[in-house]
Amino acid sequence: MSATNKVVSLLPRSFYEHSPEVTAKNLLGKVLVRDYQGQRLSGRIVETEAYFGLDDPAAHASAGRTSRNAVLFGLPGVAYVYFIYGMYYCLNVSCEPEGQAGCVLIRAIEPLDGTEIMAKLRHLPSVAKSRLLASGPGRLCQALDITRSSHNGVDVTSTSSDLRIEDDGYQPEELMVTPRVGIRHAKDRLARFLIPGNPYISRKF
DNA sequence: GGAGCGATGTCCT
DNA sequence: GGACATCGCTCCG
Repeated sequence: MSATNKVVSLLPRSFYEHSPEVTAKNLLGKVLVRDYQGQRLSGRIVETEAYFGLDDPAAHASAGRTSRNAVLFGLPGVAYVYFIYGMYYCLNVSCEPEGQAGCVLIRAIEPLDGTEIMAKLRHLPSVAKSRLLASGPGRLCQALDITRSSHNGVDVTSTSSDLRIEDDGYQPEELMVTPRVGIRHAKDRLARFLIPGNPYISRKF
């Protein structure tokens, strides 16, 4: 009976029914969980980006619905995973009500559970340089073995999914907003959110 | 420690 | 055929 027991809960679908900006902010500090071969891999979300719909030229949904981006137009709280630069994957979570195409890109996590396995999946010699484990959208997908074929369309609000997002009660003291990283269009839009000072964000600002 | 650049597959025009 | 929400390696200081 410890008074320090944390109450951990799965975030419900209603958490994702808001705008990409609100959802991206609210996801900071939450815990991304991956069940991998009976092991729990997890990390705290420390950096996100908001992507919008038809009015956002940087978004995959900007040209309308295609087979690739169909998940974005569906239920909120569903993983959208795409393949980029011939070798990496990026993980997003759809938000806004069904029919609207907003999403949040998860750009970096602070590793919590299963760091040895993450290092193996990342082909790193050890967990020593922990910032290399999952600080960056391509890295975190590799560290958690997330691919388009295995996780695009997975419901992250379901207890039966092997990819979920939990709330362990942690609240970041401070948030920061900056322009998004690595895009050509709409470079000035302030839609990248991070926990300032956290060493696991993908780049400085 | 930072700028430059090549690797590499899928999607859309 | 070109773009691409990246990463890690070189080369230079």
